[in-house]
Amino acid sequence: MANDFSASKPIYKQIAEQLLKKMVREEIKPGEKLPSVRELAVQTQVNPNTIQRTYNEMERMGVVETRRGQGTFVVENTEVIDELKREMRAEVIGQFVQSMEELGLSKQDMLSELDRYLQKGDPNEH
Amino acid sequence: MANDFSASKPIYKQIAEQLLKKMVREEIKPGEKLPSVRELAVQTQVNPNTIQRTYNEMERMGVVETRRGQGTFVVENTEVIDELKREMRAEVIGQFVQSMEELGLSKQDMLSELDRYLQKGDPNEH
Amino acid sequence: MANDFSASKPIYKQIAEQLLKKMVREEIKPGEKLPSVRELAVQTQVNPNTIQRTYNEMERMGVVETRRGQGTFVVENTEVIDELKREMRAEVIGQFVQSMEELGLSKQDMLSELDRYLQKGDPNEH
Amino acid sequence: MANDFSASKPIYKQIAEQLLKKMVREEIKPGEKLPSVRELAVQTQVNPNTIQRTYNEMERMGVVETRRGQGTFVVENTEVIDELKREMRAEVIGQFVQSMEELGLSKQDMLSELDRYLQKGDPNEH
DNA sequence: GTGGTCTAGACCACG
DNA sequence: GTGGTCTAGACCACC
Repeated sequence: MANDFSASKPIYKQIAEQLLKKMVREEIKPGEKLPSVRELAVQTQVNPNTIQRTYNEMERMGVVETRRGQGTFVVENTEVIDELKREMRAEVIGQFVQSMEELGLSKQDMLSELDRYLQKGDPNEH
Repeated sequence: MANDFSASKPIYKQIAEQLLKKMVREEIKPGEKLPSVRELAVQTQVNPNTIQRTYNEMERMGVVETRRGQGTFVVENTEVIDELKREMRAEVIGQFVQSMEELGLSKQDMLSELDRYLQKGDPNEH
Repeated sequence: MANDFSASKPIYKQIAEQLLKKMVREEIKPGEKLPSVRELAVQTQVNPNTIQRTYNEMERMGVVETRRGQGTFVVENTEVIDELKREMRAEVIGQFVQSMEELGLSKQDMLSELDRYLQKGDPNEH
Repeated sequence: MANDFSASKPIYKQIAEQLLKKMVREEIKPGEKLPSVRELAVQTQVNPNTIQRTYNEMERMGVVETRRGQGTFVVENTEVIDELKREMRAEVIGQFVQSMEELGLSKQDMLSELDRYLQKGDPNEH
């Protein structure tokens, strides 16, 4: 899991987003234990302080909880994760539509451009 | 033209993007003169140095050129602007598709979700 | 390291060129850390903003990279530095040849004039 | 004679240098009349004020003289032009040697690099 | 008038 | 500690 954190976004947020996306994709499940701060710090080649901030951020959002002496866990409540999923989708779609409008495209344009893009070989295709 | 520059992105970049989008939407045309540094500074309620940086950035991108003692102008070459348009669209679409994939959606999901979103009343609709 | 920045070229560029030349001469090596913005500002008796600009310029060229909270470093990739060396040499030689041609000298003239100049005591000789 | 004055050097100096080089190459001869300010302004697509500055600069250098109501002329004294030729050559060679030294090349390197460059197809060759 | 550079001093997020 | 951004105000050369 070698990462490049070259982007301008703060590293702790990038890592948080990666984890949140895994939850949404259900690669990490409700109630599951996350790696310890130190372990994840080693995995990501990042300062433990930064991981600590990542976990703090996620706890503040209410998607993980820390149990003293045991570690950090995804919340059991599946509704929280479902809500997260809805929010993240809405966020992505909303931003997309707004950006396309700012570029002067109509709704029809958006759909057809997206369709065209997906037809002609998405490079990330699996 | 009162702006809110609350976002985390640097102001000089936000202003640059606004101008680039206007070019793409052809509200500003090739060869046209942009406002002077000082004038745009007044309009946007921002320090002239910040505008200066905006114009530098855009010149570095090759979409504007400065003529000494005369001002800053959009390049005449329409191909440059067309290329910009293509790049900005590809950027937005590419990011959208990548984000949606990371959230676990298939191509079909993307199109149907987008369609649904556009159907049920885009709040920015005109 | 007291400098004279009397020339008409902007200070931030002069400092950038000094650093680039040190890299080419391998006085500063790939991966090495450059002085912090504030430190170099003190050394060169220049405002920190000016140094900031110098480093921005060099990052834009791809010869240094900044690591958040850690500092500015010469890129590890030696090929980049080698390319820089080639470019800077080609630049100097190309300008020389062009200028001499514009002064009406043939290639033979250039070589003999240069040879003569180097024979009769280059004042910067070591 | 369509020119590009994109460089950072002032336009009036660029034009002056072009004229001086023509004198050195003897395309313009001692005593010869230069174009009028207005005429040269039209030829070069430049503001007449800028040409005026060019002529002032050259008069200050002592290579041209203005005769009231007649125009601007290259000085008759050939020694002045010869001296100019020597100066310009020395300037170009001196700068070249200094730059190459700053890039870490020895005198031998300079000669061999220049020779190599001239061998393998100077693009400006005639 | 125009853009370009520089200083001084400040605040911020990040590691 | 690090770099990044911003403001305020100034000076300059150029057109």
